[in-house]
Amino acid sequence: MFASDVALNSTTDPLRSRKLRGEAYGADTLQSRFANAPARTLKAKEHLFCEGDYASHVYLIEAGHVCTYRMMPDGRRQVIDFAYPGDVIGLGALGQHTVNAQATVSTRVRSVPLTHLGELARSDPHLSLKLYEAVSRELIAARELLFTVSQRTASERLASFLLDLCRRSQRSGGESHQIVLPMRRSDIADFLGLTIETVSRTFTKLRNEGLIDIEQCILVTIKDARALAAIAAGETNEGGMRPRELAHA
Amino acid sequence: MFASDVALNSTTDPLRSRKLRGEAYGADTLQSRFANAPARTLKAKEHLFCEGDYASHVYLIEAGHVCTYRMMPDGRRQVIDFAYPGDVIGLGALGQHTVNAQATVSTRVRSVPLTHLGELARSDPHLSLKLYEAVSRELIAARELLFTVSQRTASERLASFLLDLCRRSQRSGGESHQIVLPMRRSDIADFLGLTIETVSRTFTKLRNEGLIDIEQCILVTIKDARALAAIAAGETNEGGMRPRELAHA
DNA sequence: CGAAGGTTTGACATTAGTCAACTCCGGTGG
DNA sequence: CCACCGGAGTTGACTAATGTCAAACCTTCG
Repeated sequence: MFASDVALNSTTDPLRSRKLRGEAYGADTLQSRFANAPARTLKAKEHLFCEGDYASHVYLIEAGHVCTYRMMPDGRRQVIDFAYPGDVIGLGALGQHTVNAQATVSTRVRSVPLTHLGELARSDPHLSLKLYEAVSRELIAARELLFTVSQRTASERLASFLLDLCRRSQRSGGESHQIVLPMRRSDIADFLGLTIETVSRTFTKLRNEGLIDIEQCILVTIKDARALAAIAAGETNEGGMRPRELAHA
Repeated sequence: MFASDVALNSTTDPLRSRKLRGEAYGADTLQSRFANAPARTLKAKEHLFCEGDYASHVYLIEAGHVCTYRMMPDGRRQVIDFAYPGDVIGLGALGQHTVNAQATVSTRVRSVPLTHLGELARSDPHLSLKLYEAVSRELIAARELLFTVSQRTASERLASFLLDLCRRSQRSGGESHQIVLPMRRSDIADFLGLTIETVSRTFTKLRNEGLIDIEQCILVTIKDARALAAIAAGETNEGGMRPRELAHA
């Protein structure tokens, strides 16, 4: 299928890329299907859709940021993704949305009805393939996050989060070691499965170790990417070992 | 698309169903495509594929159980799914597999080459749709697990795990309140992001509270499904509150 | 300037992890 | 048949990481 003619050619590192980031809109990308779709502007904190809503459209972010999340009745929240301009959200819903999507800042989106997309896909196998790939990328990203949240320490989680954002901003042509955080501490906390206090303390710790700099809470400079990567990969025994069960297979 | 003609008709509760469980193989299910595919038998602990392997096939489990997982160099492991007979695994890989798949017991699978599946999909939009749906279901399941592991306590995780298995065994016609665990404590622990000791203690706790019975470590009887569900939903304040940030939206 | 919201820091509590001993069970072989 | 062994599971005592609560500190904006 699929795997054979798809695969490793669209981005340099597909295993780490999350969804369809700021690729060029031309040619046969999924994004190009949105060219003539109607645009809409959301205010900050406005919701694009909610859990349980009938899934009627798919959205392309043109400007701004949207964060998708799930919530428990008592307020516990899991942020699933931070969508950037060029990202498509709303795919993978079967009937009803299972997540909420909220603009974190003023945001412009274009929307395509799922009925329309379905018709197109029926007559265009190439589009079907693109949809399959797009959902597959989201699946890979979700599993990566699962792994991060479930198995890594607070430092490891934050380190991989920062490297992720850094990669993303490099891809859209930003400064190599500067990251502007488009979300608040509470969003980061709910994304990484931590509290805002732990996020804050861990930022401070990384700063004290000379790995990053922080200005005005939202501008992060990566000073030692190699050390950060080592932390993210779990290669730092940070005082204590973590040998655990090496005998498994 | 898709959402409109797909959706809520194939299983009673698509939001909770994980992948294509033991549905009938007939008609137009993805599973029916495997009817003439070559079968293969794996010994217990044998791997079907590993992270980084070129993704060449998709597999239908006919008998036995396969567990998919990811691993860090130091031995930390995240189990992603326990696949049952009727389940399809290997979808959603773009070029390379990003997970390992290992038979937990002697297992028979049928395999279809991705090249073949891709050709079929190109000429049959309905198959494309099925593939899209299958990956979407995996995405929903992955996010559900993410939420569980990231936000829930040990009791909540185990309660929802048991209810999940119960639902699944009911769907394949098993006893309503009896679950046979086809995996060991270490697999459950690595699935839920806990240690085997915590899993064991939590089993004991639920037994002492009269919610379940355990025989020979692998046969679990659910005695109070309602109470288990309440725990899974986070409705038990188990001594302490968990109010947190109710002011969010 | 003052208020509000977000962030940081500190002291303390709690959950789950670690290490270690013990039990239970099944299989093997004398 | 029984003793032994090994693997899996359970339990207990203790530790470490993260969460909770509370206060102080910035920043932004009216």
